[in-house]
Amino acid sequence: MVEGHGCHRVAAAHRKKLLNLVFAASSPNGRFADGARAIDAKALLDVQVHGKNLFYFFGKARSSPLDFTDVVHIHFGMSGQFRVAAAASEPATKSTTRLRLESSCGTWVAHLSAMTVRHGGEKLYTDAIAKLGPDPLRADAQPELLFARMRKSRKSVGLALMDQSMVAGIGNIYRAEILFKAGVHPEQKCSSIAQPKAEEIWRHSVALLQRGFVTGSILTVDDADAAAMGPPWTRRYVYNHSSCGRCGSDIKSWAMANRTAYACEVCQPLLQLEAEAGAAAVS
DNA sequence: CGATTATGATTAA
DNA sequence: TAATCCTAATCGC
Repeated sequence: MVEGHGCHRVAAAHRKKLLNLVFAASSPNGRFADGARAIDAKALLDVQVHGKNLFYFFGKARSSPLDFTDVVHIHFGMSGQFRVAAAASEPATKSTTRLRLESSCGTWVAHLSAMTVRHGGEKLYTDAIAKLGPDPLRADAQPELLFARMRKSRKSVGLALMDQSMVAGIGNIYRAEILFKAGVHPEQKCSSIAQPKAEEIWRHSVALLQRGFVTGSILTVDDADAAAMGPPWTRRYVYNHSSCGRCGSDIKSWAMANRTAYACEVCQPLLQLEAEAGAAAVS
């Protein structure tokens, strides 16, 4: 659920079932009481996703999505949930259930547990998305923004892909697999990555996240490779592996800013810039 | 069955 | 750096 593809799946499911319905809203555990009161008896007019952030727009029933009056910003964190059930088979709320929605038609109930649940107006939305980089799963994504930020950054590309202000929606598994597919070492400095390689990283991001969106799980191995690999290592190339799914070499794993990074240093050699190599030789 | 870990990120110290 | 908030799978006992 946690990386961007899972958030887009939740949004797609909720759009299909819940859009334009009016809800009774409450906060079973009391931790979203004000927000629930604000959206009570309003209609869900739109759902937008940017990376791992969900935005639910509420307003007057039968009004345009642009005429929303309330926004609920949700970030699941590691293990949040926003589940819809038929009202007849509603599960019990939990101590973590911050929001309960019940459709006025009596058909659906939804329970939300999440790391972040905030209520506000349009500014909540615009401020939040202003801090996020392009989302490979959004049709309006502008990868040029990522490329420009990479050129300017002194960070490694492994840290950059996890930085939601550079690119939104990639998490630790996709970081490992995208960089593997691009043949780029996570410790490679952004500034040492040529434009065509940056574009390749973006293309892999789009393709892999789309595949995750369609299938509902993070599958990154090409069919041809999967046949050669054989079970059980047919889902990913390097993430949580001890040997490379393509060449069999040992996988190196280490911590990058408190998250475990993975790389096959045969398939993803760490390249030194000529300038750096020269400086190293001199010193 | 409790402890640990994980696909996350902000806030406080 | 540590604490915190979400859930579920896994592991050691």
